[in-house]
Amino acid sequence: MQISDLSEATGVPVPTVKYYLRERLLHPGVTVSRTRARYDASHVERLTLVRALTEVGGLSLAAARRVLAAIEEPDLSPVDVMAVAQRSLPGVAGARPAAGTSTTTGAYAGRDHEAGHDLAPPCDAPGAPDSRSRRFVAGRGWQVHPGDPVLDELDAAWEACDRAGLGLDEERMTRYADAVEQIGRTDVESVPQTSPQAAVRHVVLGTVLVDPVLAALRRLAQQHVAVSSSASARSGMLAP
Amino acid sequence: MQISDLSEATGVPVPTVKYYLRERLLHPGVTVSRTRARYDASHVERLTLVRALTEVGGLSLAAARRVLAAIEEPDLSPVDVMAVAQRSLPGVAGARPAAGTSTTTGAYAGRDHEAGHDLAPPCDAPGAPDSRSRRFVAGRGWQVHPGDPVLDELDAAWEACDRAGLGLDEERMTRYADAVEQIGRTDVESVPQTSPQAAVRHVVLGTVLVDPVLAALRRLAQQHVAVSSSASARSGMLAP
DNA sequence: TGACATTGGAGAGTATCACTATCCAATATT
DNA sequence: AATATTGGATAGTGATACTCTCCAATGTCA
Repeated sequence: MQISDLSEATGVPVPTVKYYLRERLLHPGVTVSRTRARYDASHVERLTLVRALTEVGGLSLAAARRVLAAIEEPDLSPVDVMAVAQRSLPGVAGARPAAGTSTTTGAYAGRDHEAGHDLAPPCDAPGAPDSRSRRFVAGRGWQVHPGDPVLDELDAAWEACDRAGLGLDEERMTRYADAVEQIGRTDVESVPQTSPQAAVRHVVLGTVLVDPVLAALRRLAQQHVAVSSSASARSGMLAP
Repeated sequence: MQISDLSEATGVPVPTVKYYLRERLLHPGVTVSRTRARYDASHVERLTLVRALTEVGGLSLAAARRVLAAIEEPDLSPVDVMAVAQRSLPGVAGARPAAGTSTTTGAYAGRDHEAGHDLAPPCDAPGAPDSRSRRFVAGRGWQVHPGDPVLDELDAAWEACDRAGLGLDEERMTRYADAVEQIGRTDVESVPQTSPQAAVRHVVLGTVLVDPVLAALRRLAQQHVAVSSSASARSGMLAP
């Protein structure tokens, strides 16, 4: 299989494949002569994964490279790999990529942590020991690492909802958390027990790739609920 | 309140505020002299919203502009605004706008600025009349518009999970959908009944800003579930 | 054998995005 | 009067993700 076949098999243009090779997002093929290299199924798989991560998961190429490196590193313990992967993943809002189904050309950078100005500066001590999110998860009995950056992201996202006047109070958060706990249970149950590597791969990719599935489901569920409730309430909400 | 106060109140640098004014992401202040314009609380609010949309929601400035235009357009019926907003929203992955309306980049003022809203979308191509996602939602009895692009995004995201070998089968999807339906119910219940405009604003912003909250909750829930289940199963999963 | 296409490798070029920087003359402030 | 700030404008920056062009070596087919 040469580069043109690889390109055709994945739908990725040849120059882009070359670019990915240059950028080490794709491992080199076996050089068979000075102008020929052979690629195989592993390249198809990797290329597909890169595109899934960037187009569906919304990762930047840099973030995708880190994720791939993390799940393919054989010398780390699962705990280490998870730590690396967690750090490799962009923030929860980091997704932002191509939309369309046909013109899928979007791309964008995951927003890692830029040192940009914060919004309204509500106290931001490095390593806030306590915060609304921390209290919330503690109140539910969730056992999470208090230093986990996801908690800070949750704080920021929650704050943003407040400032937008969305009325996201504790009660609503509790209802969300109940539902999300089900999702988390399903997530964890679906992790393969075959090997630590397989488990890590599954969790990391599941984090990135299933989020869009859930987001889409949410929009559809909103539509369904709105339509079925407006059947009795006669309001024109949510017709696309 | 002048531009420096606005900047200080929001944490957005003055040159960036100027940029947003140029790009009509922020409505101009009241010109009080040739070198002075007055801004008020509405500017603070708008600026905060723009930053929330871009930093938390992960939208591009172009997408944020469309969203803001949609929720602030007073001449459209709620149904129209919802339709516009749905199309303005990026894909489920927090997608960037693919193409089509991005001709706005000019540093040359006014060229297309006065042309106002790009609120006239071309009709959707029919696309796939049937797909796994369509069958899935139909099978659950969800009433959604069959031409909704979110269905295509769900197809793409689901496909990507398959190709990554995540084993996202119908059963798991059903479990996700059950949980997400709860979320959708909570979403719809929280929509204010005061005015159609307020409702539209709430739904649109809720779609963009609550997704990150849910994504963060999901990661925390995974952690919690993994930790509490590994308490008995002694596997080293998910320790950050 | 020869015409023609493809390949790997490399570098340069392009488009978009989201800012920054610099300049100006007209005002405010002190 | 001295200094600072403002609105308005143009131009420049850095990051990202490609895309293009070139090359000689090498395949492939007639």
